[in-house]
Amino acid sequence: MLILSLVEARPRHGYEISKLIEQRSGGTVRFHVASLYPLLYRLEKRGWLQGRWVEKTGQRRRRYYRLTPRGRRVLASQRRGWQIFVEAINRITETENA
Amino acid sequence: MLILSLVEARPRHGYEISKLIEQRSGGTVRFHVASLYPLLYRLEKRGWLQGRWVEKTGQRRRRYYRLTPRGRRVLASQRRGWQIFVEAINRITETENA
DNA sequence: TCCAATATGTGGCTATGCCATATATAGATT
DNA sequence: AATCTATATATGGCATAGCCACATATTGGA
Repeated sequence: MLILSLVEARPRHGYEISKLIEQRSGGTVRFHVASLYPLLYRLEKRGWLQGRWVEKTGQRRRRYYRLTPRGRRVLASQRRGWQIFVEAINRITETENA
Repeated sequence: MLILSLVEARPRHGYEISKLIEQRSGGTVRFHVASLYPLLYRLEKRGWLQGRWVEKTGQRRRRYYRLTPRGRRVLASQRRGWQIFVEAINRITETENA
């Protein structure tokens, strides 16, 4: 859901995604490279992301991932699922004044 | 955090905990026995829970777990961590109107 | 007699994140 | 010239931990 959300508005490359996750979470959530890249491959294999190599002079090659229509539907579903999950966890873990 | 929360107010046994998680989450969150019991042992080993066998006639023996002072502190910390985590995830996954 | 609910328990599989390490380029520092 | 940092992608192997399937035992209802 994190990755799909970040490439929702525009294509991004792996390194950019990992930096965004770290920045926006205030360092709370970190995605290590050894998790990130294999995950990107899985998402692409599932047809949720579409990757494209972009080469520019004076820059290392980057692989930009964009959200596929299928990925967009999955993301919407994941957002709903996340909401339901958080509410469920909160109901379970609420302090009981017993 | 789920388990520690559920034994916060009073001691409960494993089966009761698993049923409570399923009920309170509306079936969203399920803890299978093969996850639950090993987890209870881990929590007891860490000193967060204290288990006690209770035998009553006309009932199968049950192991009731209560929260230790150490477990209480851990639970408070986990609740804070969960809040911070959810906020971080929400910040990352917010829809961008770009 | 059979079935469902209650209650605890485990071997093995699988998914997945992380450690450590690797490769490669560019710019800044020493 | 050499070193360090940031950028950027990549992978082998390890550890954690949940789940499938199965097992054991008791009580009560159909």
